Amino acid sequence: MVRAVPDTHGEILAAAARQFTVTGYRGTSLQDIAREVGCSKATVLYHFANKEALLAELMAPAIEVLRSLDDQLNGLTGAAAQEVAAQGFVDLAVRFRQEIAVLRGEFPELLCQPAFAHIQQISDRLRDALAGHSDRPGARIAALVLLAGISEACAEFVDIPDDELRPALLTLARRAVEPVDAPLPHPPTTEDKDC
Amino acid sequence: MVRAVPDTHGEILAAAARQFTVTGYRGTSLQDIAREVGCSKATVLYHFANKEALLAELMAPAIEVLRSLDDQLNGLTGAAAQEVAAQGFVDLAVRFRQEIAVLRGEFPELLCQPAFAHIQQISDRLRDALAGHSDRPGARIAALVLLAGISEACAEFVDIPDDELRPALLTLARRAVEPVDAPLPHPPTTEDKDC
DNA sequence: TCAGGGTCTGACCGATCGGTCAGGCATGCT
DNA sequence: AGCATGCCTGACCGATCGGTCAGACCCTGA
Repeated sequence: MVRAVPDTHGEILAAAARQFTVTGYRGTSLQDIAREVGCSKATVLYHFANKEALLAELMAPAIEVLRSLDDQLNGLTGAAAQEVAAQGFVDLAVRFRQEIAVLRGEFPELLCQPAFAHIQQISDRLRDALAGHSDRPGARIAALVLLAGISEACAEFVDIPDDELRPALLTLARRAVEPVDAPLPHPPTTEDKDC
Repeated sequence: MVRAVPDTHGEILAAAARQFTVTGYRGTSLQDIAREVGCSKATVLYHFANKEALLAELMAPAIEVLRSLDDQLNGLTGAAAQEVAAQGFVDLAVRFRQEIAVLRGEFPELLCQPAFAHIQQISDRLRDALAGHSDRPGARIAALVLLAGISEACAEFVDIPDDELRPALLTLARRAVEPVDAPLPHPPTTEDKDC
């Protein structure tokens, strides 16, 4: 195990991920992160422009995958959209469990930051697809319950291996989602809310 | 509409509830609450010992109902426990939407406060009942997804009337929960986690 | 040998946080 | 009139926050 290059950048990133998971973004100070890494707070701010940039770099891979799922969903309707949305989101959630745990709870405030400007709309479209683009309250409610619940489950069940968690969630999603009979084209609704 | 007594206490409570819902407990300062009420920060701290006491009084009714549901669940097993848990929690979640929205996200940290010491164990038992006291990962996962998802849905769909939200959630819960075939007695497992 | 760039740090900044405290100001009882 | 009580406030406190900055340290290439 050669440790030629210290890779402080990566260590800060990893420490921040751990701390954010436990105490949340707001609840974790740059001092806390520096202490865990074993460097000064100034060093953290040398490697990252500010606290928000740290979070953005931490979430970047997950957001990229979410964005590609959104592309995949574009144009699909009805049951096909439901299946792709369910499968895609379960995969994503299981894979990026830690990132989801980081965002957990501070979602509403964090979404207001410019780095996460788009993911509210993406998750709205994802929810819409999972509801089969239906306007029925039952379908919309089921879709939200599923997305939120799956996120929470992935953040909480850190001890369950991916291969066990993924099929369980997918089965649940397929059972819980309201089936759509006739696939009718429907523009995705993006309900913006003031931030 | 006579306004003989100003009832500052109640106004502070109501303002705090609104602010906590939007910006979270941590994200809301006593100054923010005082500003909305139209009094000084010192007045807020005259009516409430500290910020935590304000939150505790805000959550008290919801916690009381949760506790009584826990009593109701005590001794029930199998499908009976599942049905009572589902119905009881949906009722509770719909009724105390705002309180749930307040807690949303800051759950893990807030549970460490003495005022909320017991509700982690209660929610563990509730989840266990909803899973039909089964050890199967699928059942445990489904129960968690449901509890977390229902909470989130209630916090988010503030515009949907109770009478519409409640049956939709209950139908979803019954469809999503894993049916238990043979009701077997099983002691509730309380998995404590370090805070 | 020296210059320069990358890395890191302690000291410091203004802002804001939750909370304390002495005192002002009504009201009502004696 | 005098006094006690309840309600409220401005001024202030120590702690902590995210962020800045000048300079120390080390390595490397000329």
